[in-house]
Amino acid sequence: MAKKQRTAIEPTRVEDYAEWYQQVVKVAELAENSDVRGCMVIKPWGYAIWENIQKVLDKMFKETGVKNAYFPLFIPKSYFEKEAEHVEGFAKECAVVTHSRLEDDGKGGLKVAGELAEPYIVRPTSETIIGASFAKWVNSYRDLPLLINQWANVVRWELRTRLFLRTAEFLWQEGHTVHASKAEAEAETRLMLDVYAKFAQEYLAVPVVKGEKSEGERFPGAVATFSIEAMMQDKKALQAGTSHFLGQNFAKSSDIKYQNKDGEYEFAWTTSWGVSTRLIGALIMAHSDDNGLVLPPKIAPAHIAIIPIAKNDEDRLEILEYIKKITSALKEKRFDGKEIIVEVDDTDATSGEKNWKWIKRGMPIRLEIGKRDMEANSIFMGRRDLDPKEKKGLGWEEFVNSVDEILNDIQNNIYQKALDFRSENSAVIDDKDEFYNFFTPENKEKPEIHGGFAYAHWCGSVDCEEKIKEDLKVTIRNIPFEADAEEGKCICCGKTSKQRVVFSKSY
RNA sequence: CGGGGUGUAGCGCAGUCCGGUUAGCGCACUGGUUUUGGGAACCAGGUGUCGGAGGUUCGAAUCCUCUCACCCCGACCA
Repeated sequence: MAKKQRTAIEPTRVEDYAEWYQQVVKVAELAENSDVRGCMVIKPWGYAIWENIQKVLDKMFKETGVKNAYFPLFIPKSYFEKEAEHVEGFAKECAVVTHSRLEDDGKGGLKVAGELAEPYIVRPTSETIIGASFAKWVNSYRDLPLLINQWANVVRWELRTRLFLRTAEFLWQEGHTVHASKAEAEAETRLMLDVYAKFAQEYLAVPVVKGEKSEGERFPGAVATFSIEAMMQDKKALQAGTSHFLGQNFAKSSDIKYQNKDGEYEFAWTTSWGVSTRLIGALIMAHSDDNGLVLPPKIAPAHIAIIPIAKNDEDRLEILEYIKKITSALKEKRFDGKEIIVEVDDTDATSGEKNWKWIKRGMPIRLEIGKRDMEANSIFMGRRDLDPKEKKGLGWEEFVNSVDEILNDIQNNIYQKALDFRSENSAVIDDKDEFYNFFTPENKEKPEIHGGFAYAHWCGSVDCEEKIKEDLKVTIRNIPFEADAEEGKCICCGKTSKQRVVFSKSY
């Protein structure tokens, strides 16, 4: 038997997926736990990914006419109470501010004082506080549509947290729009879902399934919730973005009314939509391998790590000069319309260590450049989408001239791998036993990676949804838009069904 | 929030059941020598309030009580 190849991350994905994930976050220096329970510290490499996500999405939002604004972190309790379902959905996970002051307790410490007349809730989402502003801003049909987005942090007092996937505080954007008609609001909901899907696929290189959430999975207070669902490498689904059609529910609770052309008052139609730092979790779990993070070039904080390989100081100076020539040539090049970011790793770690450091951090391209390369006017390149040992030499000018193609190739390759993985682990299932087998691990004690996306018929009843959830811990991820209308029998109860839905275990 | 687990050097761990010199090991780190197209070798060295607070004891990493954090499973959720 072949000796097991040493990997940079231990355990591997197959050995222990949850632990592997944590190790990737750690060795890639993306984030760490803070002293504040459930809250993470996002480190520079991780935050740079978030900044890139922001940059791209922000531009995409603005292209549809959305403008940015900022609303308070604190929401008066009374605002929150206005929408009953909304309250019910979030009440259990709210941080509440009740005092405004600290005073000396006479024992060298501090005590809270200055109790507030009305407690403030630290926003878990901002529908209600933004609604209050919108009620003032919207008077006439001429004020509509109102398209607003905010980049913010939110707090949801989670009991069980995982870096990026679920933390007590997280960063996100929340779009909130107001429309004069139902159809227009619905179109906005769908438009933003399309933006998310496009972003996930083209930038994060994560294929997603667009669809509508079942009633049970709907946002509290929404009329309809839509999502994009991505498959992680443990074959579980991760909701990567949501878009909600809120009907007139929030307009009524926040009193967002406008006068139509006939001078009559009507309640407006609202939407909200968001993605969060969870996208970074999706990115990690969709692409990374047993050697660490794998970053799609279009979202990577940097594209190329250059590792000088020198025997002595004299060689090193010459090699650095040679590298300078290459980096200045790279400055002229563009990838995805943006500058190509190069990190020259001139630290005095060994070349092997440096090489592995950049592999673990997911750098798309590594260039190892020694004296021999310099004399041959070439570079020695490793790609993160290929095996660490699979490196090749090519002329430096040739490299510079084709760098955008190489990065594109990596981007496409990563996407294709994720797409293939999803295809291999998606099944159309009509037989109930087959469905149950699909989601049952062989090892019950320590379940191996199993399951996937099952496209099966569902009659639409909450009972069937609940039953499957109870039996298998599998839920309906969404009702895909792209599925053809097709008669069939519910996988659970056998009653007639009009459409297939995606079942999966999920995050 | 319920069940289970873990907490000992920067990281990974042993030691805990059965209390007993100065708390170890591997990697990392520092210095040196040798190596040098690749996750280097050897020698020398530094590093710990043993998660925290109480308690039992001549003596606690080890026993008891409380507490905090993290991980896994469940419930809940982006």
